[in-house]
Amino acid sequence: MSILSIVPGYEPEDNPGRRKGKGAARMALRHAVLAALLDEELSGYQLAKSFGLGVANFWQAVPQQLYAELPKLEREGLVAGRKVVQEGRPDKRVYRVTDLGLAELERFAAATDKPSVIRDDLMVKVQAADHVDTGILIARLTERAALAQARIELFDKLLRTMRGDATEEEYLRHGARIGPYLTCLRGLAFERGNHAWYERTVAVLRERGGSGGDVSQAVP
Amino acid sequence: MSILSIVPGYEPEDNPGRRKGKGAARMALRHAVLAALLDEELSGYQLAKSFGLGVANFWQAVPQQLYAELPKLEREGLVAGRKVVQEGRPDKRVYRVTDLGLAELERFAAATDKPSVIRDDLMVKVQAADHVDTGILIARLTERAALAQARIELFDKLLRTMRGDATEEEYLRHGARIGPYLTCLRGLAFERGNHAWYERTVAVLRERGGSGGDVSQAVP
DNA sequence: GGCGGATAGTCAGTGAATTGAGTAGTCAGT
DNA sequence: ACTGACTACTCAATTCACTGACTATCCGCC
Repeated sequence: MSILSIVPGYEPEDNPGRRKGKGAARMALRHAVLAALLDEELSGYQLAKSFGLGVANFWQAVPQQLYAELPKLEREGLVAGRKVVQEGRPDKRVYRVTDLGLAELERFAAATDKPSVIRDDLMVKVQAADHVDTGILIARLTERAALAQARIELFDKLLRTMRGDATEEEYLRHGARIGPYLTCLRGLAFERGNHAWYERTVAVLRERGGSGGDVSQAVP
Repeated sequence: MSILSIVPGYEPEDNPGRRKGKGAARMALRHAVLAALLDEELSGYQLAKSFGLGVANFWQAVPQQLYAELPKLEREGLVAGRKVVQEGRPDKRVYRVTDLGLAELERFAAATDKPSVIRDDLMVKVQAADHVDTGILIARLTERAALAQARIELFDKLLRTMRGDATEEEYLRHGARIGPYLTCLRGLAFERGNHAWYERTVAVLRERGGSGGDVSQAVP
């Protein structure tokens, strides 16, 4: 049993404030879409492209999901679509959030939500570090470190763009649209945490040497 | 367009190393289960309860998923089940990872995986901070900060339990089972990051005062 | 004058995640 | 004798997330 005993165990998530009625439960993507459309009127295509900054360092979706979600939101009156005839390229349909959509966001914000967790294949791999090849893990971790570095730079650039000339403190105090700025800050810190952990983990695995694998035969 | 232009945009994820054949794509839970069973022989029930420490600060599942997954893994020969007759309580079936399961984990570890992202309702809410009630956001953030604090303490306790008398450096160099220790470290750092961000965000929102909402009428 | 690439979007399908409800035995209280 | 809590698991249903394959127009390139 050992460690197993100090952990609180599975609890049926008895959130009293949540509607646990019929269908509805987390209904997630829709709110991310609403949040993304708050500051700009966008088409599905534009949304898909931009769904990696505004909202999407913490919520990702492929275009098809968005194309499916937008008409659904429109039917419910949460967004309003408008056809834009273009020349030189296909027509498009742009959407903006309606008052009803804003109210829905407000309602959504009021609900207490379950805490977020990291969900990551690489963590599963590291969890098994004592049983799988160390070299492979180091390779994966190194890949990720590079990726994290790239994302750090991207976030940094985004933040500088958003705040313009102002310092961070100034912007947070007086700037417009702090929402995106704040979430971007979280994204940046997250990636910094990732990067640091990747490097540390690589260092630890390296120091232990032995290209690893089965720990039961580790005595030569 | 403004910010939209500096972001790299949607790329079709052209990972050349990934099998993009028929069904398989991420097939995630199975590997988490395998990793969780590496160090202990557990029943579905025990796994469900412990699936919040070993593996599960980065992978979560409800009991039903595990009960569904275990026989599936057994049919494929990746785990071996064994009936344990108990007195005073119902019989149970405990599972351990087979050599084939270990090989599967190894294969899994070799595949490059897509980077993890935070996926969190609360981030969506903060993204909309300029348009929804600030008081509500502060309430949610405060809840989360408390929760993060609790998790920080839990991780801390887990880490101390795992390393016993040794210091962290010693344990990372010479200890057995660093896998769980390393992932736990990531979990701890993540929660610390969360906590810091929650507090900072609350502070920012407080300082801006105005119980928020529509920014277009923000000039009194 | 055909090819690649961008814009703009649709359709069909699978497996994974989540929810809800139920079964069945043991034990501690009141 | 009944309630509730814990162990141990099962079944059914729904909803999400994601993948892959497709249509169509226009532009620039060589």
